[in-house]
Amino acid sequence: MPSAREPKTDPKKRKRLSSAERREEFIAKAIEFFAQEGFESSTRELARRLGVTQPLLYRYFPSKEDLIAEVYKVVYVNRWRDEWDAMIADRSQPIRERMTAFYHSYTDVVFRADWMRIFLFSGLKGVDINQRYLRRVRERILDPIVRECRFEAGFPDLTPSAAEIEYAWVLHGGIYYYGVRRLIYESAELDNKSFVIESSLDAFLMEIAKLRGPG
Amino acid sequence: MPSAREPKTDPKKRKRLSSAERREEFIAKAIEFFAQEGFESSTRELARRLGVTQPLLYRYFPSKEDLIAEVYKVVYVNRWRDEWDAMIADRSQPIRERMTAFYHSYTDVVFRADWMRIFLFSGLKGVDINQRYLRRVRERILDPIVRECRFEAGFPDLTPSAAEIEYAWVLHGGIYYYGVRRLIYESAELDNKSFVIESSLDAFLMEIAKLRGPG
DNA sequence: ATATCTATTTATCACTCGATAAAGACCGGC
DNA sequence: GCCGGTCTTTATCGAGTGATAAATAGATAT
Repeated sequence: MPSAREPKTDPKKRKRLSSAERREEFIAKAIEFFAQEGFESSTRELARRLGVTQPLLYRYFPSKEDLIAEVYKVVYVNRWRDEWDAMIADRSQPIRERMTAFYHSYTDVVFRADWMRIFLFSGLKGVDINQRYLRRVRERILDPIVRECRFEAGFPDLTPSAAEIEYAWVLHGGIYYYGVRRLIYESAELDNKSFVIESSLDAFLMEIAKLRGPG
Repeated sequence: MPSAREPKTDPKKRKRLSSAERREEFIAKAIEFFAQEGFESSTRELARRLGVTQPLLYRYFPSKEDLIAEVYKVVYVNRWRDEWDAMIADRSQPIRERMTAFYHSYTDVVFRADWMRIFLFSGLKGVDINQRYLRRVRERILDPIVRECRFEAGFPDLTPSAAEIEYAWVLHGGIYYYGVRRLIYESAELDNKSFVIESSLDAFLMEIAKLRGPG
């Protein structure tokens, strides 16, 4: 079927590509499926939605567990954008602008039903991938943000304090929870991501400035 | 067994109580069990942990679904504290004090692994109980809080705006997400609930004051 | 002590699950 | 045309699922 659709190329490559594409098709559908139904749902139902029989899945993945591992990998690893580092570190812009731009980009990625539901499902299953992900958020987002705030405030020591990191987590959590309310519980008051980002940022920057002011 | 432990009472009452107690024992263990393992886990494993056989569960609950409904009821309905209304409404105290006290009490209830995990599990299963719960939070917590803030600021009209409610959600979400990080992902930096509550409140009150200031 | 009623267990059904093996279908090269 | 290899399906296994009916144990009342 795919060879009929596609223009002719090197036979070997075409075949391999077709196989790889089918595999990717399976993974893509698995993401959608498991995000909707949870990881305890059956491979038979997934196969049904793919329009293939269930044993075919085992031609591409040794076990259901391996398929799920692929799902994690694509959602968590492949959707992470390396340019976020640069966005936060770009000192030609004030930190507020950088954070605004970053959180718009970040929420474009994570404010998606499949991302959020898979994150929640895997977190409840106790998969270590969640803790690894949060560590990554801490190290590559929150930590740099606090350091840039310190830099902009003229501090010689950029090392974040535990309190500053906790402020950053409250900021991050407030924004994230807005996504949860919208995409999981469908109960957000405002359909306005920008408003939430801007006001959360306001609050964070005020808090973190106050931390320095009186002390 | 229970009759041996207990002092003698009216036989009929004792018997009924014993039966009711066993039922409650089942529900209590079911909360713990489903919170840990998810609602897709088997009734056989639950029975094993209770030290009884699996068909006995069906003497007390017509189906697994009914047992789960009982779990929801106990966790969501029975743990809600009616005194929260009065805590928020008590105008003999400044709103900041009231909110601090309320959020300490509220997090005492919801910052528990069983509560959080069952909330997340049921939310992912699309059970309407989550949306009902969030509506209740909105109506009996956030709405009153914003109204009290308006009252304290001397506003004649206490009706909350959508923006104010969204601020309140960000506050609530930031605090809640701290609980999630601690109890679900076990990755909170500070083991200090008070700090998170106080600083989140600071941020919220500053934001909501700013909303009135320039406008 | 025995009959009665309830709590509990044993045995089992029909179904679904993940996974495997074997048979069939399809496509390229010759 | 046929042949060899890959993709896909059919058939099936063993284990586990929610649920039910019948058998048993254990207490209560007389």
